[in-house]
Amino acid sequence: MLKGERQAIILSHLHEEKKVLSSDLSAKLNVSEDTVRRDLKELASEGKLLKVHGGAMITSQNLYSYREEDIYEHDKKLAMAKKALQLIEDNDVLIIGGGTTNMELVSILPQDLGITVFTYSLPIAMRLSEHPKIDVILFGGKLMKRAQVAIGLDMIQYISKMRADACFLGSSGMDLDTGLMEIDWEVSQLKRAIVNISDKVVIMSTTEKIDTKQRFLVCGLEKINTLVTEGDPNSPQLSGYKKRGIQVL
Amino acid sequence: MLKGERQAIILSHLHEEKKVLSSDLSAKLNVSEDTVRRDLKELASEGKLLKVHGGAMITSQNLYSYREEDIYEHDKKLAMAKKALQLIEDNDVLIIGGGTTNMELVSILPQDLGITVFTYSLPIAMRLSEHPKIDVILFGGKLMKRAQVAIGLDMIQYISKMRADACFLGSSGMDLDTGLMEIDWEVSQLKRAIVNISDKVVIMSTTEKIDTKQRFLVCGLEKINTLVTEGDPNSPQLSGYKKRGIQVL
DNA sequence: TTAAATCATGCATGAAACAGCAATTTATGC
DNA sequence: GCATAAATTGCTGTTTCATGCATGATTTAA
Repeated sequence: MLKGERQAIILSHLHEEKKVLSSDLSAKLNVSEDTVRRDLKELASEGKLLKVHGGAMITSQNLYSYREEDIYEHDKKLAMAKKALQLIEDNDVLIIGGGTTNMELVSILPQDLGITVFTYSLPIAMRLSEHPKIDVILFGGKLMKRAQVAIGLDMIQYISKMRADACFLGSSGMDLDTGLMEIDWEVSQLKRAIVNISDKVVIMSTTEKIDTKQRFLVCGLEKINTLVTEGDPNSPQLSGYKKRGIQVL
Repeated sequence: MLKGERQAIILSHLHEEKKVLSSDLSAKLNVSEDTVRRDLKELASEGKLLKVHGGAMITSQNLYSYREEDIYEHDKKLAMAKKALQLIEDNDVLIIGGGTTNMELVSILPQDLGITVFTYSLPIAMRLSEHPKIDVILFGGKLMKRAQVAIGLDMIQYISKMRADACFLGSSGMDLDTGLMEIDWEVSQLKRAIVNISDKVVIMSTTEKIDTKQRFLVCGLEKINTLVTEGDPNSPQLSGYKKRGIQVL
């Protein structure tokens, strides 16, 4: 394994868990603790993490906060949210997924917008509970702590009996050959069920996630109506998706 | 647990409660009081809190934001939570309701306690998602915005098929003639279902709510095993409940 | 004033970090 | 392709750090 690759894994792990132990990383990456420590030291000197005795933590002060200011790449996500907002109309019944981009979207919903939102994300439900005119229905299930989303297989049955005007989902990866993909199997099953009962499917993905693969298939491109990115919709990277009939914003 | 992580937990606790006791932190974090004291000393030297005899307080610049009676109410709830905590054992499957007293209870659950918690309260689920060893299952449904609880009638059917070692519920009112009562009809139905599938029923109620009536019946006193209040369990106000076979803490 | 709780200090222990060295892998020049 | 230099990695012994416990001092509350 390459050094840079290993450090990338360390960083992504860190951003998920908010903290890492040198001993855990050593076991997970199959290298000595010394190597891990050297990596952490290097990353710390670049300011990418905060090294502490026994491991490392994210640099942000508040270990357990999901406040807007802490959102990674906030600017990009706000740009995507603004584009997605145009797709929403009064009285819509929407399913909104988890993730920071969707969090951004629900944060900018106008106060006079009256819609119904189904979601499996706790932070999104909490945020929407502050909105005067939006009805929120939360899917239940076992809480995935890292992502703070609730997922139960019973729920998938329940979902298949309903329908929605549109769904807004983030993405772990997508490409022209396979379609939309997810890291977790449970999440892929859930999203597939959601896609199947939504009249319109809107995928929100930063350009860096586009044309990357993940382990589990959600659905093929033919199910996707709109792709929202942070960048120029006319960029050559996205032309393939346009040709497949997807509206790119 | 990392030292920095522990200090982050201390700070987040402090900002919520406005003051903390070394002994409480020691119990919650499963470290000696010496360690807590050293942490507090270190954080105090960084100006992140104000160390006082027995614990710590938030720094004076934020002091304006807390009122004496808030702290007083809070102390009552903390006292109830501590009593209730004694009833919880490792590997229990619990149902925990909404409300600030239950929030207090989940806030003081020790870090090494491994239990399964079902809840319909979003804030409780969010808080528990920070806990390393607790599995959280969220009941879904329509969000009642004021209380931030999710309630659906389908859920009641779902609940009736499970069972739990114990449930911890707050109370809108209870008396010797009728039993436990609720303001909202939906909540009363939900609580009734929960009571029916729990081996032990623990009601947490401030003494001011005891001997008051509400509109909708949840269950009779015979279903209640334990009553937790903030005050003296031997007070004459509670003797009637003891005579009915309820353990009063 | 007195008893209990809380605190500071020193010390012991185990874990983690570090420095230096040797082995291995990777890059570079010829 | 081969030799050499550079970087990376793991190992050893030593040093530093984090923590709990014992002891005696200090503070608090009755």
